[in-house]
Amino acid sequence: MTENRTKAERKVEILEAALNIFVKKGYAETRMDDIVQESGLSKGAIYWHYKNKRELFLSLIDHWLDQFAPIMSPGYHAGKKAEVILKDIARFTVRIFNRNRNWFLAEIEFWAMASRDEEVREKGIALYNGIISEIESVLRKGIRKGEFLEIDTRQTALMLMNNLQGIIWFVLFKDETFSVDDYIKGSMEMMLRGIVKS
Amino acid sequence: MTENRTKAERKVEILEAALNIFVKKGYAETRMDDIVQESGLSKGAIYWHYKNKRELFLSLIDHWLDQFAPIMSPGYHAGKKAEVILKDIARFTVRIFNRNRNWFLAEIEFWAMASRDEEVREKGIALYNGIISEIESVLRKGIRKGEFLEIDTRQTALMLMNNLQGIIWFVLFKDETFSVDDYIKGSMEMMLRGIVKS
DNA sequence: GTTTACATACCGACCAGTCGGTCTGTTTGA
DNA sequence: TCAAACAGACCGACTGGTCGGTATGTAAAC
Repeated sequence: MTENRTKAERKVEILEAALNIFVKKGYAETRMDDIVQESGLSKGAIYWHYKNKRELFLSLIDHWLDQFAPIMSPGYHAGKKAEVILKDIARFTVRIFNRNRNWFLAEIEFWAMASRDEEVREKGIALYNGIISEIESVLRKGIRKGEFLEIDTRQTALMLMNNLQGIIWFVLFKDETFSVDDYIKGSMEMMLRGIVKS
Repeated sequence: MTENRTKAERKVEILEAALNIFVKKGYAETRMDDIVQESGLSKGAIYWHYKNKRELFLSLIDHWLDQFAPIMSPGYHAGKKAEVILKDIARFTVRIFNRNRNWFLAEIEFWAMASRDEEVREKGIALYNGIISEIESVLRKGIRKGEFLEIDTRQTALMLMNNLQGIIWFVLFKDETFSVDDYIKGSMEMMLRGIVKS
């Protein structure tokens, strides 16, 4: 056990140990004893801070979603052209990816859980709607300013978000025929060609 | 137990029972006894036809991948314009989706497994490369015929495939703000605007 | 009479969660 | 000021149910 910590710090410590195991093994294959080992604590300590395995992982998801919050902050992109903002969001996503590939691996597991667990799915929908509506508002701005064609904003937002999600395939398949940066840059440009007025 | 069947039929019967449970519960939460019940057979029968749980699910994946084979048959689209072929592939995917939403749910679980299981991942890569190279050959045809811009074919193929994969989100989130057909049609048109020479 | 295709009862490894206990502060009151 | 009383944080051996897999039986098919 590592020194004195506040309750909150200790809980995060456990979450981070759990995340390390979780991305490698997935929920079902993760043993509470694995987390015990990884954290350097004990069974009792883990169960002192979290009611059970499920609750620990729900907390883990929240902790993890928090990290994605910045992308959704409105005002963050104030004053820029809509096209530039979209490219910024893409760049931001790639940066998160490069810094923390593990999270993208965990994401697959997360969606798999979401397909079966109501509470997890709700968290997923919240994330999804947040990103979609953020992108939509950028699209609407672009249309208003005459930058963009009169496209269906929700449909287009979904398409753009989905393209960013596609980064997952790179992790899964270790595709090295080209870099993620290049892919995102290239595909964004291609899509924007269908969105921006020529 | 249902009548006399050939060995092959019985094996498929078991696979289909397994699939039904699998899409609802995922691999880890699926009990062999669930499959016993669903199939109306017995433990002995299941283990007579399949060595163990893992082998059953590897077979299930193969069975499932077979259904996607048609999309990858070259020559299937002979004589058409490249743009039309791409739209055909999209339509074909949507049709599969409408006929069998379960498969798309299972797909998420499949990718989650692929991220941890070497053998599953290899099957995934085979599927991925098959679709990608099929789409790529259509793109090359389009470029050759002067229909398309001089785009990076692999990058573009990945983008198009990924967009079709995006159908998964509709299943996951029960998004009914618009139909899958409309989404695929709309997004394909937008992307093609960035690919086709104007 | 031997193989195929099952059915049924059973085994035992495994693991989430429990619980009696400890150790280190912190508060109180004489 | 010191010791009694308590509380929060943590330890780890243990258990009880669960579930993949197996052993054994058996009826039809060949």
